[in-house]
Amino acid sequence: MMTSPITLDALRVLDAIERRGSFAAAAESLYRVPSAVSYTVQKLEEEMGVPLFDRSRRRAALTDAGRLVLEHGRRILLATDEMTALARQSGAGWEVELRICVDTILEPDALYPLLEAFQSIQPRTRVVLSEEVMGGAWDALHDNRCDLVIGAPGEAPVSGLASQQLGEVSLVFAVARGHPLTGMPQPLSAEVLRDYPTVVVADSSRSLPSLSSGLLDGRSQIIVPTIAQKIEIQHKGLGVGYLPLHRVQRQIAAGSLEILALEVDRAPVTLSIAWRSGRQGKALKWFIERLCAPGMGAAFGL
Amino acid sequence: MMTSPITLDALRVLDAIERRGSFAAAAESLYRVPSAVSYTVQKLEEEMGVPLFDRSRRRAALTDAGRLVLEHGRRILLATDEMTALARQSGAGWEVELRICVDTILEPDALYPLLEAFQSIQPRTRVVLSEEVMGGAWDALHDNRCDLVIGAPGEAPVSGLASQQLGEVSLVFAVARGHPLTGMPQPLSAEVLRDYPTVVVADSSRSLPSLSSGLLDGRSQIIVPTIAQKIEIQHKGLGVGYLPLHRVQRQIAAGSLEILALEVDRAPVTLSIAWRSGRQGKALKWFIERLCAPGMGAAFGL
DNA sequence: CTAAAAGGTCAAATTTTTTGAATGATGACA
DNA sequence: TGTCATCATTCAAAAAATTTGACCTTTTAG
Repeated sequence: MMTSPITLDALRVLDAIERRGSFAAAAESLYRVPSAVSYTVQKLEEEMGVPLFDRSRRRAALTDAGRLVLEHGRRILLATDEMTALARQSGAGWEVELRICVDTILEPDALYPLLEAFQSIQPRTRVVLSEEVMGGAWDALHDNRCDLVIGAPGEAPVSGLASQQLGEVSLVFAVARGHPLTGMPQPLSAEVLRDYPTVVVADSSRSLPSLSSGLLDGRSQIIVPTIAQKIEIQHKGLGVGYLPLHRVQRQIAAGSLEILALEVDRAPVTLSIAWRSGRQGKALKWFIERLCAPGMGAAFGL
Repeated sequence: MMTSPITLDALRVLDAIERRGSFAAAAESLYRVPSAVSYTVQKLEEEMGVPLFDRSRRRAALTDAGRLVLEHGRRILLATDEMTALARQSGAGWEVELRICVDTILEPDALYPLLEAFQSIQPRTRVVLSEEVMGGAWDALHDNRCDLVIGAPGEAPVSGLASQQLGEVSLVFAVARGHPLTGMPQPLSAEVLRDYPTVVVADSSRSLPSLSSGLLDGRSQIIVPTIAQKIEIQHKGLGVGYLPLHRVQRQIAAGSLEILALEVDRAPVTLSIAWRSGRQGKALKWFIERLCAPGMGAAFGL
């Protein structure tokens, strides 16, 4: 199929003609001589094989085909302008899109002021937020489904990723007030726990070795998609399990959740921010710099 | 805001480079010399103010910005090709879109074979069907909401419209079997009718003088949007009114609807096809020609 | 190590576009 | 009914752009 011979310049000329009402006025606004405008239009018509103007009267009037080309042409011009802006932005080092992934173990609230500040200095970079659970964040980074993760647990499971510690989160074994386990002698043994369903946050990892949540097999489980739902369910006494201390401070203080000691207690988990090493855009750098600032862990409640 | 200096030719060159894998191969497929391709790319980069290729190695590789321009550029090229095709079609006299409106007094079945035949000779003209009720068709034509109406009743209410008679439709006053009116002495007087709700098809006219359905005021009415619903409702005995004979032949024959004589009976209505006079595209002509053929009225059941 | 292939540079050749002057046509307005 | 200004077009000349072809340097496959 013959490729379209159109020229963007011709579309701009067409736009100017319609906008200004005449070839002469268009020529003026384009800083050209009228005959140049006439020439461009004729060439466009010849190339398209279709008359774009009806010249039977004094003022050239658009034909149906001409109007069609004008209207589609304006959209095309808009698209090229937009593309140019995006490319310039990309060339200047600002990503067109930055995908940030927050592990559900963190509440994303501390991120919002950062986002706001970022948007005010660089509104053209689209920021896409997502949530992942327990190692899914590492996975998303590795699979190039995101560019920056906040709150990834432990160490990077593959190379090629860079990270920076954000803080530690203590995991406490908590049950609802009045739960049968609260009456048992502490520290609790594994056998005692076996009688109660454990609430597990689904690990959304896909291609990396799954980080198990360190729970023994053979117990009944309740699988939930987010930490928030896990807290909710444990709070209602439907199941037991480890919860990040900073997310349940309030319930502990109110007594509606109780911390129990286990024979083998879990070590605190280190949470990090992480990104792919190598080329970094300005937006990524901006976020990394701010997230590495002292006190950022505290901002996230760690 | 500076307008984008991009050239479609440059986008085509970019596309060829990516497609063929090298400047040299692209040059060959474009029937140019490699230095010409190099020149075009450099000019594009200069105009955009962004390097599109990473030349640190042997083969030039697209930068992020380059890939962005390539991908957006391909969409832009596609859009211009499509526009060109549409414009050529329009220039050849074929409408890009033809809007046909069928009055609900007709069943549109007879139109389908025509549509099929049309699509097979001119698949690029988009045909848009709509339905209007009782004079709404004239309105749609006048308001330029459609290009051709089929089954418009009576005469054109404004000038500037052309029409051709399609046939006559007899309107019969029909009620359900066993309806109290069937026991009355015929012809029925207006007073007798006053006791039963009349079913009225809503007139969707907007700006033209409304063609009333010729019913007396002061009676209770049931307003429905289509003839089909009017038939349904009268068939169930919920209301009375005139119906187009050709749409209720079956029910009359089966005896589930009965025709009653009125003191003042309605004259048959002439149905026409109509279009705006003046410029006509080939698609419109094609349909008019076929719809004016003898026997077309019969095809619509008239 | 060499030859082939890639991309680039540069001046000259070629093509395209712009210019400016001249022309005919149309419509506004006295 | 005549101006008269405005409009679009044509044409040759001028200017700008693109393309070419000869020649370079670098990289890589064999």
